[in-house]
Formats: sequence, C-alpha cells, structure tokens
Amino acid sequence: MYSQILANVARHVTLTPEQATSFTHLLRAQQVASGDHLLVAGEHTTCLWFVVRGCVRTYLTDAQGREHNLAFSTEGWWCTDSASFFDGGRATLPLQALEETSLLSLSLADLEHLCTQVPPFERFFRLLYQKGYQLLERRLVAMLRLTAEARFLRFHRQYPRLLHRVAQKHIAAYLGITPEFLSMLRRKHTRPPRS
Amino acid sequence: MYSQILANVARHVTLTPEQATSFTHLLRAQQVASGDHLLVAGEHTTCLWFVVRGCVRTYLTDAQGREHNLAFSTEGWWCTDSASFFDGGRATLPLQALEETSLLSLSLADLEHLCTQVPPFERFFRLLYQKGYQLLERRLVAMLRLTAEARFLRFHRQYPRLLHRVAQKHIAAYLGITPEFLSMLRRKHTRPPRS
DNA sequence: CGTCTATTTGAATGTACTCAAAAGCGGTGG
DNA sequence: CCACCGCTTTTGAGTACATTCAAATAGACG
Repeated sequence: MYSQILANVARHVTLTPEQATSFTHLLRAQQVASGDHLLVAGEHTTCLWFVVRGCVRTYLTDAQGREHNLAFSTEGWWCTDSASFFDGGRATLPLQALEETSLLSLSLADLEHLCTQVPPFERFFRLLYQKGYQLLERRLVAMLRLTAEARFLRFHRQYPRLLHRVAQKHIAAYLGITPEFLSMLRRKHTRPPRS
Repeated sequence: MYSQILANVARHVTLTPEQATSFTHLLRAQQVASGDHLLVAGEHTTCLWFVVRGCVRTYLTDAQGREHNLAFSTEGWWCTDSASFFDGGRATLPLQALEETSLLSLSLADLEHLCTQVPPFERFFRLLYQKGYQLLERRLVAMLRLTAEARFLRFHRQYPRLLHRVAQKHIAAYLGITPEFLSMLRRKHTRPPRS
C-alpha cells in the first residue's frame, strides 16, 4: 500500500524504518470516481495528495469560461493547489480525477509536523518543489516559442501514454491550443503523408 | 551590506543573531558590469546569487538562435541555473547582467551546510522554491491562453518599472513575441486612439 | 437504442510573424 | 562638439499559423 510513496520519498532522502512508519501513519487513503473533484475552486484545502493509481488534472477556468490544464498527475505524482494549501487562501486551481483514482493525502499540519520533527522531510519537500520548478521552467520555455505543432510532438515524445489515456480536449487545454487544431495535428502525424 | 538579504530571509524564517552572522559569513560579494555573464551556457556553476542592486536576465537560446528570457532578477531576487547548481550538470540557462549589478553569492556546499546545520535554512529554501513554483505556475497560465496583447498589459501592470528599465527586445523575448509586434502594441497603448 | 459529449472537417477570419527598410539613440573618436 | 557607427526600435506589406464558427460524424454511457 505504501511502497510507492515510500519509494518516491526514497528518491531524494533516506528514512529510517521508524521515520517511514511515522510518515505512513499520517497518510489517509482516499478513492475518487472518474470526474469527481478533489478540490473545487473557491474552497480551501489542507491536503497534499499523492496519486497511487489513476489520473488527476490541475486546471483553471479563465474569464471566457475556457479551461486550461496545468498538469496531469498520474501514478507517483503529487498534486494540490499550492496557494491554498500553503498560504491558506481559496483554491484557484481545481483538481479533478479523470479516471477512478486512489490517493494518499497528507494534511498541512502533518506536513509541517514532519518537516520540523523529521529533518529528511523538510529536505524532501524542498527537493520536490525544486524539481517541480525545473519542470515548469522547461514547460514555459516550450510555450515561449515552440509552435503548436512542435509542442504537440514534444508532448507525444515525453508522455506517449497520456496521449491515449486522456481526452483530446484535455490535451489541447494543456498544450494551449483548440481541440479542433489538435485534431488536425493528429491527422497530420498519425496518418503521415505517404512519401 | 547584508540588510537586504537578511530581510529577504526574514520574510520566511526567523534567525538568531548568531545564525544570521554565520550565514552572512558564507556570502561572497560580486560586482559585474552591464552585459557581462554571470554564467555561460555549458559551464557548471556552484553559485546561487542574490541581487543586491541591478538586474540579471535568465535566458536561453533555441535551435534557431533566438533568445527567450525566463526571468529578470532585480533587487531582492535570487537567481541561478537550478539544473546546473543542484544537479551538477552544465548550465542551459545563461545569466547575464543587464545593468551594472551587485550580487551576493552562496555556494552549493555552503547552502547544503546551512540546510543541514541551521534548520531554518532548509525551510527557507523550501519556501523560496515553493514561491518560485507558484510564480511560474501563474506565468504559464498567462502563456496558455492570453493573447500577446493581454500578456503585455499584464506585464505592464505587474512590473511597470521593468518596462522602462529593460530593453524592449528583452521584454519581447520574455513575453514570447517579436520585438516588432511589441513595438506595435506599445504604440497602440501608450498613444491611445483619442476617442 | 437513444442521448449526450467528444472529435473531425472545412471555410472564413484574425493574430502574430517574417522580411525589409527607415528612423532613433548612444557611444566613440576625430 | 560634431560625425559616424552599431545597435535598437519603429513602420509597413505580405504571409503563415492557429482560431472561430458551423456542421457532420463518431463514441460512450445509461
């Protein structure tokens, strides 16, 4: 049950068996159906989630009512609305399960407790955010000057699985293009012009 | 000399006078001329910089030789190439001073030392990255579906100073548009159509 | 099987780019 | 102090990439 999350933590820091146990005791298992929201815009959350199985999207609805996906969190990824979780405000980034999803959640109080009482955790969460920062940085670079087509091909290469796992409209909302244009790109690349 | 950086640290954590002193002793002051590079692509860096006065841009040159600016770090901001600094690789994001700039630098070894020996620092750097993550997240949202014009206006509102402090071509490379198009947007908005 | 939503397709449109050239601006040396 | 040089910014015409809108088709779910 906890092997995945412990392996995830072990990628950055080493825990003693006791530390590992006190960590897992703080986790709460949760199961949500496809389409359900873990977090709704305007609510406050005290949960940081770890995806054990399934897929969660972090999105945002703009002034024109269009949705933009910031992230897809599949097995082994963490998710929350940082602004709400850490700063105590209302969430602006709702989280929705795109499949039946199993999660483990950690409350902010418990995270703070871990960080102050178990030094490896402060370090773990620093590294987690540091890595997340680098990922966002690369994504931003992609947005800055790659064309929609190049972004699509890049996504195809980086996350070949997600392309078939997640609805096209969600991929489009992640790449920053319209579903119609994504459809056109797909046609172009899955049925390549025979040469 | 150290008041700015101590105030910056104090925004997130509280230090005892001794901790503050042991911190400032690890810092190295540095001065670079406008146009100079703090870090060149391909090099490795062991420095995390804090800008005391001046302005540094974090950029990247793409396959077509075009530059894209990821960040402008002015007074009170930190900068480095995280991938090189933390993961030990070669830098892909050069850092260039856009003005005569005064910096304080902290080596990775000293940062690690601080993080393990002085608990508030592990926390400080966690919060620093967490905040950086949230900023990047908002920037990404802006790129995802705002038009160039909306991004320009947003930048104008958020960083009114930078608009006049930094060369237009750098602003354009930050917003993800051509200098020509930025020029057109400026004309449109600084000399509004008299109604 | 029927309904609802997602995806595909195409035509018309618009946003932002490329390319070329002129104008502006700052520094340097005569 | 002025003239020249290099670089940045402006301007405009033509173009390309991606969007909007509308409609048809395909798929999923009860």
